[in-house]
Amino acid sequence: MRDGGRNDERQAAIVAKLKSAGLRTTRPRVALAHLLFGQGDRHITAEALHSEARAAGLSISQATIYNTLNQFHEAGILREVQVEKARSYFDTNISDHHHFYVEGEGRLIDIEQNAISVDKLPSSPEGFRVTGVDVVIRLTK
Amino acid sequence: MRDGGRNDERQAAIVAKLKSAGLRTTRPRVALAHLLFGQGDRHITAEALHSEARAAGLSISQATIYNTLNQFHEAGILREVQVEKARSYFDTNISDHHHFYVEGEGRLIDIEQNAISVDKLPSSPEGFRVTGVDVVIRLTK
DNA sequence: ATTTATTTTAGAATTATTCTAAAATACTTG
DNA sequence: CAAGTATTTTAGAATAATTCTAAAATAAAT
Repeated sequence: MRDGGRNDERQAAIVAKLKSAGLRTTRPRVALAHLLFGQGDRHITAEALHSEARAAGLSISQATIYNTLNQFHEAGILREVQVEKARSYFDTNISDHHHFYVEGEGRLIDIEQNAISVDKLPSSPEGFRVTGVDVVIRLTK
Repeated sequence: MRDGGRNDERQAAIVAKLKSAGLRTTRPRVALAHLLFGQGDRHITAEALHSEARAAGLSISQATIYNTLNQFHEAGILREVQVEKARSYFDTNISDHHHFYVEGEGRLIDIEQNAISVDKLPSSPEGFRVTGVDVVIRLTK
């Protein structure tokens, strides 16, 4: 079932990507990388990826899904966006302002609104209205 | 043990605050409002507030802490900032960009970097470096 | 081929938060 | 004020996302 090498090329690209990220090319990692990077850019939760993997006939444990996503993230080939159901900090300062978040310490520091300019907000999709704009600047030592 | 009415004034201010937010002035709510609004602006987690309440000799259940914080938030007298341990979306687009987050649907939509200008970043505190700047614009119908 | 280091795994554990249904309390009306 | 009704609080269980554990499997190095 050769295809002129097109699949081999994609395969090689994935393997190269993992290698240059300093990751061993194990079967689960390569398989997940295919799901993640085989199409255009995408946002996906751990759970959804797990479903996709199962649907594709791959048997990969939940822990591996999480491990792999975190490894890809640490290696810089995946970005993490946190939105819902976070550990919430409640802030008595309800004026429009933003935050530094000190990783590790779990500490928040206010940034007064006009220390950041989030001008030029993009127009929101038809039928939706903006309920909030949150900027979090993450910090480490 | 009168004090010339200073405590009564603070008490009255808290009560007024709850009232005008459309909240009944129950004992637990008033007590928590004192902890939250009695000093300058603060960031606090549910757990930390619970500890403070206990330390102050108040016996308030965990559920009430959460209920109260959410009610204050809905009423607009408290702001919520989500940072750690969120339900994470992993994004294969690692270029600098931001997101719309559609509440309810739990859907993320990319905003290309230059559709928002987060100029004028504040300088980070001594000894820290910025590891990321995340803007999430929350949307509802 | 053997050794050594890294990964994967199933399942349990953890953590933040929400749910449930009953008991307590606040507001309202007579 | 007394009684009724609606709202809150509560303890404890439930849920959901994620991480941990320690053993089995696999990859890379010798």
